[in-house]
Amino acid sequence: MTVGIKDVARVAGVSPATVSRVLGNGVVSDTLRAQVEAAVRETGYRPNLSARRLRSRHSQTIGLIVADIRNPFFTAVSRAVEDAAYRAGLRVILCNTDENPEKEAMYLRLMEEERVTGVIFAPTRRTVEQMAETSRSFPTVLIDRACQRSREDTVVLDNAAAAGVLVEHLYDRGYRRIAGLFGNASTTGIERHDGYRAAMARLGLPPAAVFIPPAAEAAEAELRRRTVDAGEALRRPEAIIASNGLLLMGVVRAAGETGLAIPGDLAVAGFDNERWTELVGPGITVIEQPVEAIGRAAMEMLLDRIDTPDAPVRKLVLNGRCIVRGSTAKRT
Amino acid sequence: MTVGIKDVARVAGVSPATVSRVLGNGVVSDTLRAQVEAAVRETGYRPNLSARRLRSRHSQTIGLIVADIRNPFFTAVSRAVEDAAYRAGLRVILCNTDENPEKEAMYLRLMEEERVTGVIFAPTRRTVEQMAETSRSFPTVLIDRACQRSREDTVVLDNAAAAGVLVEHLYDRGYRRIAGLFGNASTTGIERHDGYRAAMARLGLPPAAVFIPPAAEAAEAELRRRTVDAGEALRRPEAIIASNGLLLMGVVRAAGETGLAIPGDLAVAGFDNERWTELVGPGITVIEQPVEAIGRAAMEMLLDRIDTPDAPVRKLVLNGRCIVRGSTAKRT
DNA sequence: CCCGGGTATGAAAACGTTTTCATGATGACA
DNA sequence: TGTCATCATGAAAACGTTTTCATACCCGGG
Repeated sequence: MTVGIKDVARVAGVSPATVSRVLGNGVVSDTLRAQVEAAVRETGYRPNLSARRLRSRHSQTIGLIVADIRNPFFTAVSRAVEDAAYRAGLRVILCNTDENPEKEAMYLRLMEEERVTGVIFAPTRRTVEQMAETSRSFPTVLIDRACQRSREDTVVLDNAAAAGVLVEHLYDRGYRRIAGLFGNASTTGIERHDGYRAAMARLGLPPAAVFIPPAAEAAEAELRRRTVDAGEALRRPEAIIASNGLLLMGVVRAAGETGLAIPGDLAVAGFDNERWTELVGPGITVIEQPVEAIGRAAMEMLLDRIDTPDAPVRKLVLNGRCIVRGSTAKRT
Repeated sequence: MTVGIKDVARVAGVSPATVSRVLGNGVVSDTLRAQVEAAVRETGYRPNLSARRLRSRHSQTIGLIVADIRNPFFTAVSRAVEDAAYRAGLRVILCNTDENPEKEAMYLRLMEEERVTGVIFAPTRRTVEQMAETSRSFPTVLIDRACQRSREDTVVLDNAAAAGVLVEHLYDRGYRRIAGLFGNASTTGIERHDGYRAAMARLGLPPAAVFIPPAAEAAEAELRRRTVDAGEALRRPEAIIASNGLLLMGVVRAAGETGLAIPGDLAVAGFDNERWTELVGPGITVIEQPVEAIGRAAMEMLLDRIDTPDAPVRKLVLNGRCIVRGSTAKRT
């Protein structure tokens, strides 16, 4: 039925071993090589990757486990990872966890069963803490999220510094009552909150932060509670920082719906330079993450780790870039 | 080294066959089943999926080949496909072709080597035409793009109708000089252009359409050429239709940069209800595609096709929904 | 008490490769 | 000319499963 290496061998008049050597650049005489190549074309042979992986004992495959591919940050990173993997001759298995620790566990198990050579992983807070205890059969590089005592290679943003930059930028522009909305599912929310808090303290301002689920709706509800419902204009924030693209979108939408002008009634700044932030209203001031660099670096680290499993753990911290737009114009 | 089914069998005091039966819900007595399950836990056994796929001769895997996962349309569809596949116990291999026919060919070859049970594919114009001639070892469902004489199951939008709706909507709102920007890489551009052209003819208006590469930059350049550089206001379009999210973004950005007010100087409408279209300026009028339905339907069709390979070919045509926003307000 | 027919189990073959090992040919060198 | 590497090739084992086939067992009916 389906043509295998034996059929090719028969057609070429050689042994299966020789065909295998031609396919996998072993040493074969030119004459036989030509015969085999002709036979491959003639038979329309396609190697069976499952068999190949089983026998050769390496899968040439890595796993990429992220929260949700619909998040532009993860799509961009995943493209960078895939392109790098492709160049290295590796296949990528992409998994969406929806920030659900059970799905994370399930996919980690799947990675073992696929015998992947490595995994790039953006874990939830809960899972990142458990990772030290359980052991895995493959090297892992954490991206975007990690904690101090993670025993894996990581590549993350300098979240605290970036949040500080936003706070100071708002301060420079004349804003004082600066509120913060932070996601509660990942470590990035915590770190960005830390940076926010530290910067506010440095400037002698009282912090006003809240942790919410990473969804636009949550941000919308929270903003409504803080502004419209709050009533007294004095207590309202003059500016607000959102710790990721989703929350930022919620803030902007809520502002539009409740008739708050940006930045007249409320200055807005956030994380993730998504394409809409450039287009909406006066443009939204954001911290741009070096998404390509993150993906590339993660892949590089993983390859290094595969080469030298016992090298010391590396943590790469990249800096974000603050893109100033109209949403944080000087306070009048 | 790594624990296999034989090790489990030894620990459980049974034969490998029995272990296999326990794992794959064959018939096993309760006592032995319990012993095996204990042994599995004790040894930390993880099945080897390559071996399983090789022997059982089905990969439980489908391919999903799209142009670029960074395009929100494809991310949304791919999530829907993945979720449906996951429910059906199938794994998904995701591939980005960047609208490059060579990459398409390469990934189709890869799919054969992976012995996938089926593929969901959004092909370029060039490839869709060649598909009739070459044969593949797996059933294929085309999404988003297809042509009349495609011999595969397809699920697409009623592109011509949707474009007609936009034209008529603009006409109703008082616009007459309605230009069109269409992507030149996929069949959707052609079909949307056809619909545009037909609607313009029906209304007795002269069409003014152009095909450009599917990139925001191309749309930007084109719009500049048509408006700023054109000079004479009389020849400028009053409204413009963009045939996908990327082009639409280019138009909006160019309008912003050249100081054209939307819709005062230029009404704008397009395809793909991306999140930013709701937020930017007065909101952009768009055709929303039923992305979830497309993904789910494609998966369903593929499963049906796998079950009954000889059933007649099905073509599912879904309708878009026109979401009217401020960018096409009544002409003053 | 014997026979037929299900049923649970194990032994061994098979899946399509890569890899190891043996072998025969070739050539260099003494 | 004989010996010893070196080399290209083929035979066969191995990878970790599932599946087929045979077998031993149990039970009911004659």
